[in-house]
Amino acid sequence: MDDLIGIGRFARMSRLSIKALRFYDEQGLLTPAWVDPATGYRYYRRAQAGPAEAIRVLRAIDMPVGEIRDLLADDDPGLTGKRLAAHRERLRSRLTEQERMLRFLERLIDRGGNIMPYEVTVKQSLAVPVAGLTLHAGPATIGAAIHQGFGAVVGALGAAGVQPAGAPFVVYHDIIDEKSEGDVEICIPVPAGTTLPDGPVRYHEIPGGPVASTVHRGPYQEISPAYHVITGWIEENGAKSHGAPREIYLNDPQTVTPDELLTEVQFPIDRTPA
Amino acid sequence: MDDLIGIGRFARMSRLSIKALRFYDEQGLLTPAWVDPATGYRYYRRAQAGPAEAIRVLRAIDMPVGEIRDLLADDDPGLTGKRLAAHRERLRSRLTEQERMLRFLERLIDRGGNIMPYEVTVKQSLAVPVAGLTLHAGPATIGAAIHQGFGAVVGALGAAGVQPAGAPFVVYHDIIDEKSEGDVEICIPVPAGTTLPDGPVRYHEIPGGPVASTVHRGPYQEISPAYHVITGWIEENGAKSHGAPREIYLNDPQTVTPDELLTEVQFPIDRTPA
DNA sequence: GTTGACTCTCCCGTCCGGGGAGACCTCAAC
DNA sequence: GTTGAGGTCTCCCCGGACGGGAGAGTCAAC
Repeated sequence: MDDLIGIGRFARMSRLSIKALRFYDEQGLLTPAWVDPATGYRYYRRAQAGPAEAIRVLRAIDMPVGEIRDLLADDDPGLTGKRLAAHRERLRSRLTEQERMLRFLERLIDRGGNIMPYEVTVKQSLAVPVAGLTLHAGPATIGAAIHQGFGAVVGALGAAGVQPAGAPFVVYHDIIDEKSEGDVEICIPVPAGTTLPDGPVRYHEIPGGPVASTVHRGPYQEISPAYHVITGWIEENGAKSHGAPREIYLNDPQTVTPDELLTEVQFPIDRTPA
Repeated sequence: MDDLIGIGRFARMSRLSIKALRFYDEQGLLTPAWVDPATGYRYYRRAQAGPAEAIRVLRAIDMPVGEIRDLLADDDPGLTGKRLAAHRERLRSRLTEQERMLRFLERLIDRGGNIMPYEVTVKQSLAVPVAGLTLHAGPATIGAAIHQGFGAVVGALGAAGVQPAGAPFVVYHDIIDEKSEGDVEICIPVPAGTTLPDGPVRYHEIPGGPVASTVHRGPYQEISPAYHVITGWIEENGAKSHGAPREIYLNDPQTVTPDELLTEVQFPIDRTPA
């Protein structure tokens, strides 16, 4: 059983680099069968080709070295399965990340590489009577909350026999970001003087006035640059924010792909800059 | 225009970390509008929020910092488009890599985490008469070459009115790996004494003898561990390789998913070990 | 003047090795 | 015994894009 193999030959056999073998030795992942105490030369056995191949395979699927060590150390198959499953979850989430990035980049290329294609304009918004529903939501729940909220408002309008009188929108009474929740109001314009039955959906009037506005094209999740462009514009132009911002949904996610969604973002301001 | 902003506030505005801003400064990617020469304090302008957001977006899709610098430096839109397209290709290849790894891991989990599920057996293979076609191929072309090769052999058999007499296989006369090409012979067993018309597909007999054998289950691209297990087994058992290895295709890629493909790998050996 | 928040530079760590320097070793040929 | 070729050792630096922290200096409000 003295089939000792120098590191170079073993590297060729296992298709691992010498550097990698030394590193795995240092990490306690694949220790040479014998190390000459005088020279420090590492010698491996043929029987170590199996573990070496396992390491190669697991590294090829990008499992961290420390986890490979743990996985090889205990030979409980159940535990092994758990570790592999954990790694699968990691790979899956990385895969969806990659997909998200690629989709985003493709949209970016579609619009000519224009990273922030936002033009800010000022307009006078008119006061608008709406059927409104106020909800409380955090960043994780906001999407579903708005969706359900519109369902509720549409339902209330239907029950009252009222026709919508304009594009639906949402008023953000609080800043909702990664770390804070707040109130949003789901609004659908209705004819002035409409009466609604008692309930959470209530008739009132959203005040008008000057607003800074821009239009975002694309999925809702990527709207945040639009907000930043507007707030930056407001600061640069010496205006002051003057009330809750709103998002007006210019087309319908049911009939249009996410890439084509148009959303107008409006910030009420105190005056019209020169 | 002295709207100078300290790094902390600018970091919150742009949602970039202070560390990142300092790094981008150092890399020439986003230089502060003014740096106090006495204290070294960095001060930014509101107008820099735009470039900062662009950087944030491009980093979010994992574009390298150096390329973002280049991309922001020249403002030729055509060049920008090219850079983005190049990055798209990178993201795409990473995506397919991730997919490959995930698929591989899922198959690995399916077979119970058994990384090298190969059992090597020794058997006496019988001499087999075949219709054979020899091709020359490299690692990149081997898959397509074998596929077309089988098409050619099947065609020749059909034209000659001969029925296949066993599972098709391939003999590897040379080692084909990342850096070397070689000859492979595409074989379909036929009844002894078959005569074939002149052409590249020729009748002859593959010799029998003792072989070390194992069965690979899964896509052809992942067969290499099977080879390593066999060659390792041969060395460990003191046998000697004695002729060209063969791959026998036990089922049909047309009727079975890649996960279920069964391929027997046989290495002729000189003698049957004890 | 004091305090507390802010900012600076510098260094180390991440993860998995690759590249190279300079010294040492092994094996075979002569 | 000697020589030479090639194999191997340890040690150090490098990448990418920052994060963490130390120790020192600064700013703004009271």
